[in-house]
Amino acid sequence: MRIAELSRVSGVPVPTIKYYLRENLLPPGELTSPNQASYGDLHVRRLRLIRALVDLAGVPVAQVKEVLEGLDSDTMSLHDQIGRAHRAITSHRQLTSCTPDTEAAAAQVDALLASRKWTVDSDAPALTTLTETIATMRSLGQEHLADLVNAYADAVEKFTDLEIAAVTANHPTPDQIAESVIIGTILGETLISSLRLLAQESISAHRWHQ
Amino acid sequence: MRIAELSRVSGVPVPTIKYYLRENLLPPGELTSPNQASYGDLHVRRLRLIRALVDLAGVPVAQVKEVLEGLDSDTMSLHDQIGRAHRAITSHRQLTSCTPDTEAAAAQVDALLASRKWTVDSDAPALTTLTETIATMRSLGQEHLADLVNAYADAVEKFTDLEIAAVTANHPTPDQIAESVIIGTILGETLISSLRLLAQESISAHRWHQ
DNA sequence: GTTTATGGATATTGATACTATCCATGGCAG
DNA sequence: CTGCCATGGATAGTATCAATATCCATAAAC
Repeated sequence: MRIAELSRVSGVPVPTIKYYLRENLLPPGELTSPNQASYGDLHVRRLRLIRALVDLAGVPVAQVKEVLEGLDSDTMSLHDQIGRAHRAITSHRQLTSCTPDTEAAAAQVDALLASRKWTVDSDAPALTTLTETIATMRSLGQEHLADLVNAYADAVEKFTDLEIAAVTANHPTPDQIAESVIIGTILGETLISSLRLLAQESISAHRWHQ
Repeated sequence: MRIAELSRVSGVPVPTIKYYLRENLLPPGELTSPNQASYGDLHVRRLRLIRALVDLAGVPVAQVKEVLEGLDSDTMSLHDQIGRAHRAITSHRQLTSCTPDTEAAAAQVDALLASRKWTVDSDAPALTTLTETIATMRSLGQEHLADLVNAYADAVEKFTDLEIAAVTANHPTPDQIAESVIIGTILGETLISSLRLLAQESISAHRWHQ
């Protein structure tokens, strides 16, 4: 398959495919002559994955590259690959200020982790985001939202277990599990988010329409 | 309070405040003379909200403006304000192709809405995203993830109910409910996402570390 | 009364994600 | 075998976004 057909099959414009090749998101095709390469099914799959991450999940191209490098590496442990994916979808900020709200939030997060026996790296990017989000909710006068964190965590714990079970049950090789976990992590977020919006819209329609 | 103090109190640089004023994210201060305006507590709060939506939730500035216009309008129903917020946080695509995967996904979504008695506008942006996400999961060979949708929906339904209850129970006026719902919708997403990543990391650490 | 800050307008920057153009070469139709 | 379109590879250009920077006339503070 040459580039024009790859473009046709995947729906991605030729210049964009060239761009992804340049950025090493897509491995080069097999050169059959200095200006002729042949692409295969792997390229079609990879292109689909890239577009899903970029278009649906809104992951920046540079981060998609990181994730794919993790997937392609065969020396990296699954845990590290997942860490890479997590870093790709959270914008790593650092706790800037030490306001009372932030400290209270940090304490709440510590308590949450302890009570659920969640063991996470202390520099996990999601930790900072969670702390900042809770602190911000409080500083915006929405303490009652921050107080829902435990209820959210209950629900989250439930479907994360299901997710991991589904992913590990349906794949024989570690490579396939890795790919599945990464797709589940990133696209799963988009999925949950849309479900939540639909649930909200439905409740809102019943309660507040007209 | 003049602009320098507003900047100091909020931690937002003066040029950025000017930018938000230009873009009408922030209402102008009260002019006390042709080149002197005074800002109040409302501006500090608003600035905090803007930064939370932009930095934490990653909402584009133009969409933040839409959301705030909804909040400031006193003729708009809560349901419409929520719709605005939903549109702000989903990139509205339209179903491009009519592949078998997409049609299967659309059917699955219809069945889901029916079985849960969710009534949503047929042009809700989250509908398209949900359909595309399910279709993409299938096209990537992750049918077992797409099959988890019902389990996700269970969990989502649970915490959406809690959220709405918390928000309506703690606020006397419709204006406050609106603000709370919008903050809960948008920041809640960030919150849930970080909780999910933490839960995943914890499970992953136990299962696959080393 | 001089220095500094302000509001308002316009211009510039840096990052991101593509698109477009160019060119030498190679496959292929006639 | 020959003319032309497609290709790989490189470089340059575009659009958008979110700020920053610069100017300027004026007003406030010391």
